[in-house]
Amino acid sequence: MECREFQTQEHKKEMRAVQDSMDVLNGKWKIPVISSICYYNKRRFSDILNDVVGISNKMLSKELKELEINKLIKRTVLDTQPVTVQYELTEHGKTLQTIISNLTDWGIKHRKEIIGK
Amino acid sequence: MECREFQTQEHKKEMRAVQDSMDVLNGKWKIPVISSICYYNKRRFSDILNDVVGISNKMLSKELKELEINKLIKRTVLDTQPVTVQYELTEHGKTLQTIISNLTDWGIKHRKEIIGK
DNA sequence: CCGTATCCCCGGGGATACTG
DNA sequence: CAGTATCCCCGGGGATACGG
Repeated sequence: MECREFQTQEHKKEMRAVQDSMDVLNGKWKIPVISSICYYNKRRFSDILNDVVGISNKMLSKELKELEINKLIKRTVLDTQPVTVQYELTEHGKTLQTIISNLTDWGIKHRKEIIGK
Repeated sequence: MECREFQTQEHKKEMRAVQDSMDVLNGKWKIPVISSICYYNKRRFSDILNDVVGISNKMLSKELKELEINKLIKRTVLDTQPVTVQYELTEHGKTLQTIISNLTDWGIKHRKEIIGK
C-alpha cells in the first residue's frame, strides 16, 4: 500500500477519523472488556469483573458506560432477586470484530518482529 | 463473523496480542505522528512538531523514541549544520497502514452511527 | 448483585529554560 | 535544529465503604 495515495485535503479528515476510533478503543480496559462480552456473548457485571484481570469495579462501571454511550454494547437489567445486569454487543459493536481481528494478527507479527524472529 | 469461533485457550493469547498492538498505538499522539511521517514519507523533528497540533517537544521526543524502540520508524541524523534529523517508516511500520486504514473506515462509520444517520 | 461516593496518591504531561 | 532537564499541577484511577 502506498502512503502517497493520500491527498492533502483528505489527510486531515482521515486523521480525525482514526482518532475517533482510537478514542473509542483507548484506555487500558476497553478491548479486554469488549473481548470478554464478545466471547461469552452475554455477560454479567461481576463476571466481566472476574474475566478482566486487575480491573476495579469503578473502572469497569466507567468503561461500560462509555461503551454504551458509543452504542457498542447493550445493557439489560434482569428482574431477578437480587438484580443482575447483562451486557452484549450491539450490531454496531460487532463491526469492531474485523478491527480486533486485524489488531490481533498485527500484535502477533509485531511480537515476533520485536523479540526477534 | 462469529464471536464463537474463539476457543477458550486461544482467547487469552488473542487478547494479549490485541493488547500488544494497542500498547504500541496507545497515547494521544502515536497515530498523528505516524500519520505525519507517513504522509510526507520523510519528515524532520520540527516539521512533525508543526504537523501534530498541540504536541510538546517533550512528548514528541518521547513518542518518537517509543516508536523507534518498536521498530516502526527509522531515525537518521543528517550531517548538516546545524544537525537535522529525519524520520521515516520502517518496512514493519508500513504494515500498520492496513490497520490505520481499517480504523479510518470504522471511525467514519462510527461517527455516522453516533451522530445519527 | 450492581453499581456510586469518597478519599487519596502518583505520574503523565505541559511550560519553560537550557545544551550540543 | 533536536532534543534534555526541571518544575509543577491536575486528574486518572486504585482501595474502600456504602446505597438501592
